[in-house]
Amino acid sequence: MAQRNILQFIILGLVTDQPRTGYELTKAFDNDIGEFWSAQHSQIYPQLKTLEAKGWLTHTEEITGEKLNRKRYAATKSGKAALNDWLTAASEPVSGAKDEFVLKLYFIHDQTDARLKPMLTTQLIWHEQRRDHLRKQLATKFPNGADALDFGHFLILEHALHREEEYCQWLQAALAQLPGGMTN
Amino acid sequence: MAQRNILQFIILGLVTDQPRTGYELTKAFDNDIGEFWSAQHSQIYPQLKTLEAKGWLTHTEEITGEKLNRKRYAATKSGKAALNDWLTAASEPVSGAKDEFVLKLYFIHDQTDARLKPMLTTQLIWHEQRRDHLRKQLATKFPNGADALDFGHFLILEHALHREEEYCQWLQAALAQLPGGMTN
DNA sequence: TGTGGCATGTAACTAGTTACATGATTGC
DNA sequence: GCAATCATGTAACTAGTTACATGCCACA
Repeated sequence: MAQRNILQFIILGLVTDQPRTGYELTKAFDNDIGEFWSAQHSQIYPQLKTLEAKGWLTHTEEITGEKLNRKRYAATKSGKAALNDWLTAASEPVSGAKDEFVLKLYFIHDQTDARLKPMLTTQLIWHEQRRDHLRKQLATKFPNGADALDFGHFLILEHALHREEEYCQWLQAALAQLPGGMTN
Repeated sequence: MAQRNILQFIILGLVTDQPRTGYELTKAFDNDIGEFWSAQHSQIYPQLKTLEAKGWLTHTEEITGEKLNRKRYAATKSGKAALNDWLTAASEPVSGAKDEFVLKLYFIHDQTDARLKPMLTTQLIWHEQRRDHLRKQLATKFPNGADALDFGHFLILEHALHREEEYCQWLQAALAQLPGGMTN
């Protein structure tokens, strides 16, 4: 995690698509891209300053009402070049996607352990909700399947959904293997 | 990432299964649990000291040959209690499993973008290797399917494999949707 | 007039990575 | 004698989280 600073390229990518404020960038992590990266505003605002100092971003001030002003950031030419460099560089495939719950399971050795059923059930409920939510998102945003002009977005939403589907199937299969099987 | 300190519980779990040295703990992250968590020895050795200071671990010294000695750590009673507390506590399901490659895709809007094919192909090769490796692992470690006495381990290996299978299928489907489809 | 959302920032801290550093053992 | 692996540690740094802090705007 140290050192790569991937966040800066995500910000660069987002403001290249359309100029945004820090607040809007923060919100972006609540939506689709939040499936694959997260960041708080306390990390985003300082990063915007750093990127502007690097000359990769510029901002213009906007005023709403009497006083409220926000800074809308856009990528400079060199910022766009940096984004392109990142996109075309080889990405080491992610190896250790961290998952606390799965680790817990690893330490439960006995198939008859009473803790298994509630643990698996709780996770299943959560991931089913997430799966259903993603299904709706996909149906809403891409009602006709792949969009040739927003293809990457379509792909990652599909991937997020399939990932949740796999998670649910795995948990269901695990529950079915518990003593008593699907009947308890 | 700040604050939860999940690593301490993983160490606690590993040494509870069997007493281990710092070196052995480091190696453990190269195997199955590395699919869901990673840690370097520079993080593990200080953590072992902290856990011993907390009274959750104790160590005994072993000597190999003339001088080389290693510290073998075991969980104390309170360490085992802390492990159990962690295992039984509700785990917030993981939300943002970070994946740099997927984020890059998000910023490629045009289905005809020439960068797509090499990007997807490179990833596919990597994940196919990982998938094949996991298949072999599963077949070697659990030739008869689920093991009632190492059930958690079996479950997480299965999950790791299914996850890679999903990843490969998704990448293959993405490649097939590229202009020219499966023929180029 | 008050609540929820818009908007921006800083401070203090923890987790995790990379690099530095040293030495012993095993086997060829 | 040399290389690979076993074995343990520290230092310097970056990334990311949580909490603190402030103020405006729209709407009911």
